[in-house]
Amino acid sequence: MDIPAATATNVTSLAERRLLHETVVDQLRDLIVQGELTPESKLNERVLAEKLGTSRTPLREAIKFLASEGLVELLPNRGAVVAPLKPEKMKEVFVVLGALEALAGDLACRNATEADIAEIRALHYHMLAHHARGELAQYFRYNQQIHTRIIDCAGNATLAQSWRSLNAHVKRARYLANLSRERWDKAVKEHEEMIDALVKRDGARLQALLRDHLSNKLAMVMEALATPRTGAER
Amino acid sequence: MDIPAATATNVTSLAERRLLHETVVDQLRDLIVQGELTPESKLNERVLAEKLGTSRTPLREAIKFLASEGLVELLPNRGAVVAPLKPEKMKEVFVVLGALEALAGDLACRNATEADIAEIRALHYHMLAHHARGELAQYFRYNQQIHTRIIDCAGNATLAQSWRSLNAHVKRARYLANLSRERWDKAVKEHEEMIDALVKRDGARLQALLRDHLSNKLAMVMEALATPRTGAER
DNA sequence: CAACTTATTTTTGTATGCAAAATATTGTTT
DNA sequence: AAACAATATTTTGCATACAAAAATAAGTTG
Repeated sequence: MDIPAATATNVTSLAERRLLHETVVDQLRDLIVQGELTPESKLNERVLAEKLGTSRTPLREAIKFLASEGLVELLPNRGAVVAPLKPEKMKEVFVVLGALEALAGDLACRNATEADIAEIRALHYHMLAHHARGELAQYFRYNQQIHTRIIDCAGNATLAQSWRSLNAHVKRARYLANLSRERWDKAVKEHEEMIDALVKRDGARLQALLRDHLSNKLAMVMEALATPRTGAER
Repeated sequence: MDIPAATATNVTSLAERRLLHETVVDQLRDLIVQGELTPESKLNERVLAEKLGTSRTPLREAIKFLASEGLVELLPNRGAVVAPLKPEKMKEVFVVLGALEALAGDLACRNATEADIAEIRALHYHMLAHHARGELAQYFRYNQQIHTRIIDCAGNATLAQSWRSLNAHVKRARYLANLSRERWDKAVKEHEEMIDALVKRDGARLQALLRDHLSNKLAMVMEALATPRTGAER
């Protein structure tokens, strides 16, 4: 009788013990990255708050947080929209991301433990398996894990955070990508070389490879953005 | 009137007019960067809201925004504190900042107009003047302007934003720095070379110089952080 | 019926209220 | 007096209330 929020879609039950506001941030980020909230769509506070099982106050705080990450844009007196996915923006992101990954690769070659490298190799083989089976989603999953691991091996939390923030934009683009087998194979081949460079701790080479790899990735995204969007995403 | 609200692309262009919530963000950021709110000090919502002439709600939103920038840290159920200024963190920031500035330098050598370069040279001479007179605050002002201009000349807004976010941490450290004349002279000398490389549009060299310059800057900050803080900064 | 006005509804932005958690204070016991 | 326990105060976190602005609908006039 005193709990008004006992709605059906009570996602807050997922909240462990503490951290409630961060839950909303993560949920909202996922909705955007996963593409459930499409680029440039308006974020209706009342609707979203209800969907996430909270009130407008924490939701607005989450929106501000994500605005700083660049995933949403704030329009004065008009609320917020999901940040648009413009080709120009993607080019910019990939250039910066390339520099960050190159740096991370170099640092990782110095700082990674043998166990780190072994784990990355293991993830690499998982990825190869899913590539062989043509399982795109699973491939992406391991691909991301590999890149994340390399970043983490650099041992620079600030670098990792900057990378994650920018990488969210890239993840977002992936969900509308129709990956050609040719590009896919090329990406896998690049990964092979990257792993080799990492195992040999050849920082300079890994750096260069990561830069090239990012260029290839950008090309994929640009193709995807160029192809007329099939309106079937709902 | 004649506002074409229906066109899809101008949603964001209209946005940049006036922001009321961003006022609080900017004020709070300044308080932190300027050092008026010292590292690790607690952000009392009631007190701060009163100080900024608003209520707790917009203040909390601003805090969340700055938390994403890394200037404040959120403690669950304990509010927020100004992010600590740890040497380890500074090292990380400078490494990433070095990579970003190096990238920017390279891009700037390609993209800057002659007018851009002329302006940067002009700022450089202003800076030299203030260095000659030993006017540290004014020196810093022009120094920042030069670096900001170089970043902007890269023509990559995403790069610029990432840089600004990280640079805020550096700005913060400067206010407690007792700069030795020796280091100061060295920094100026490095700037001389950087301008030269930019004028000659030697991207590779500017890139390398910026990296070295950042290392020198880091050394300054580390010295400052090592010296016992005189608690008289108010 | 198009265009412009005016009224209605919706949505945002900010302030306030309230419960839970954390912090500070007081009190008690050894 | 120190250490612990209990109580009171403060502070945070979330929900709600309300005013201003925007979006939408309805009405009016040429």
